[in-house]
Amino acid sequence: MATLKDVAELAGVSVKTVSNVVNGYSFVRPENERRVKEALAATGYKPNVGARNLRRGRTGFIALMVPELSIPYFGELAGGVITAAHGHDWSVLIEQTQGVRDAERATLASLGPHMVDGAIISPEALEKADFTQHASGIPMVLLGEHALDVPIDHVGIDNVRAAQVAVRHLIGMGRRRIAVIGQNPNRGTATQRLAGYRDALSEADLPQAPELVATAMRYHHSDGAAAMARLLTLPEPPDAVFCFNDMLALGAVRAAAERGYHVPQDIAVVGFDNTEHSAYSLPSLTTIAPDKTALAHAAVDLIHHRAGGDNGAPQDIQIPFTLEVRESTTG
Amino acid sequence: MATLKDVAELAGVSVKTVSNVVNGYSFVRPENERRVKEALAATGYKPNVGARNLRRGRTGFIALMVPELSIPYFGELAGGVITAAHGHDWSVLIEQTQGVRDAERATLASLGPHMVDGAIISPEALEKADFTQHASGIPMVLLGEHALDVPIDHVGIDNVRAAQVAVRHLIGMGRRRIAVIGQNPNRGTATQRLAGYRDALSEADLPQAPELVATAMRYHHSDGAAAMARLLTLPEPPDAVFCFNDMLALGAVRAAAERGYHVPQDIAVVGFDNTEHSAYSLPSLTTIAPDKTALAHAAVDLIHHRAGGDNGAPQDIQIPFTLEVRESTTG
DNA sequence: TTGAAAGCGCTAACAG
DNA sequence: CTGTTAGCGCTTTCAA
Repeated sequence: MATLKDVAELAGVSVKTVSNVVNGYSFVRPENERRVKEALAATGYKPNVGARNLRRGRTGFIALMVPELSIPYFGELAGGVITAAHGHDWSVLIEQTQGVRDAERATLASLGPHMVDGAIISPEALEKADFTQHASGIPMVLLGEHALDVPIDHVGIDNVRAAQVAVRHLIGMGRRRIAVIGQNPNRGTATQRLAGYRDALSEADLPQAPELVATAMRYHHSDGAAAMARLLTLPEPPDAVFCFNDMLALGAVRAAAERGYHVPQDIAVVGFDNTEHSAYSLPSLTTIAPDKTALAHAAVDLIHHRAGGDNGAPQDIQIPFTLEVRESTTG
Repeated sequence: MATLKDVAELAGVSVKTVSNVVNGYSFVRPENERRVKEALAATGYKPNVGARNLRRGRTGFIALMVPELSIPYFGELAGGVITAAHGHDWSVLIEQTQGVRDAERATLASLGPHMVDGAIISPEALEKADFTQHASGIPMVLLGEHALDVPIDHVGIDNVRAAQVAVRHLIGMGRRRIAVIGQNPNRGTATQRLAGYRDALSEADLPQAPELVATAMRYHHSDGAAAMARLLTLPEPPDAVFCFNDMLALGAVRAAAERGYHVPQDIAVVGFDNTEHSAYSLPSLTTIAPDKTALAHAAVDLIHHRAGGDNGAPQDIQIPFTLEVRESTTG
């Protein structure tokens, strides 16, 4: 690989001049500029990003920590983050944790200022203590999760309100025995969505039946299917289910169909995330649609501000959402 | 941030000694080792990966270039690559190209040896010329695409044979008028799958009807739905469709259902990729299932070998696949 | 076994 | 406008 020095020798100038040309600094005598450019082309010079960053004290990377990229929601989110990061000349490093606390903690600990300029993290099982131990020294933003009261920037949607909207919609469609799938004491977002669900029920003077709250450890189709199967064996099965993500919902829809239930006639289903599949499933899925692009941009911009030296109080940015009403609740 | 020098001063030894302890080299006098370890703990020292790599001439990163992370297949693939890369102490940098040639070319050009130790690339529109221009100087492996005859390691499945298997299955189920969705002259894999489809048809002495080959520029649900809609307006619509990925297939299934066709009774559908959704859709989707975990591991291992100095002839690794037979062809 | 010092490729003072 | 030079933090000869 050609270095700055090689180019300088070939062009018969100093490294500084070459560096100036490469970085577009100050005024270089046209004659020199031409020679440098020739030498640059001749050697096929490409700057050593590592060395440059070592010198500049930045790395050019930001990290994104997610449970699993194979979950469409996180795939879509990661895509958005990469796009947004490019706007600030950042490349994105992605780490997966499977939502396991130890893995999350380990990843957090590995994130030093020499490795990345900032981190966007989507915690699943992290606790407050995990943060205070490692003052990593880089800007961080938390996604989704917000039960955690740590003094760190946060961007997400109002989960309580989103759940309320979803359940109100179900109530509005005449449903009275509404279940949820996805309860999980380790997930802050689950707790919030459950709260919203309860609010909507009491608001409408509907009873809260504990047997209608189905837990899910993971949020894949199979978990949704298993939960739905359990709900349908109840002496008095639900007439609607609000699921905490689209995969749970789609799994639940399938499980219902397998047992001869029609969605939405016998049982209505609402999902969460509005991943691409939800618009094309049979029936298509009514779901909460967070503005993922806005989410990704807000997170990256926040890192950018902090990296630029903004030390203000931790921010909490609320991203808008809508309820996409589709066939799974309206038939 | 504490540097090696800070630690050395605190411990009253030279940086060399600290470096030795940190890297577990040679024998350090126990007394010194203890003092160094204390100093390490006291300062909370963490090595500056950038500086270390600058010195060692490696970066600790590999790049993964994909069209879009929001396509579940690539999300699953990326997850596998990250997992496999961890086994070699690599972090993974992900770049998206949207399958646009200029973006792919630009990404390729940006991949220098100072930025990443290797690259796994999933090209969509890249041409041979795009590779020879930038001898990037890092190990690369190509995924999927193989029409490109460039002297670069490749790992993928046998697309021709996979398509054959899929179409033979359809023929075996008694279908006679079989369409494909996903033809695209810019995609090498599409060309191969089309060839396999043709092979299977001639093998069974079935006629090749040009109107049954539906093109798709992108491979999302909407493209599959649009293509299916077109096919169904044919004077003599197909009785089966082989789609070049699962999203196209699921979009096609929905479009068929919207027009009153039953899958598989009226029209059978086969997909490609076996993404998680395909097992839970209604009907569940018969699809070609490449071993994605094996694919990811093979790619990363190949990079690892090359980075270790293996200069042998370019390899071409074939990953096994199966046909997952589900309801969309068997009802 | 440990220290001193060179240098990876680059940028930025500071001269000139 | 351009050259010289000192590091960024680390590893690694080469001596001691």
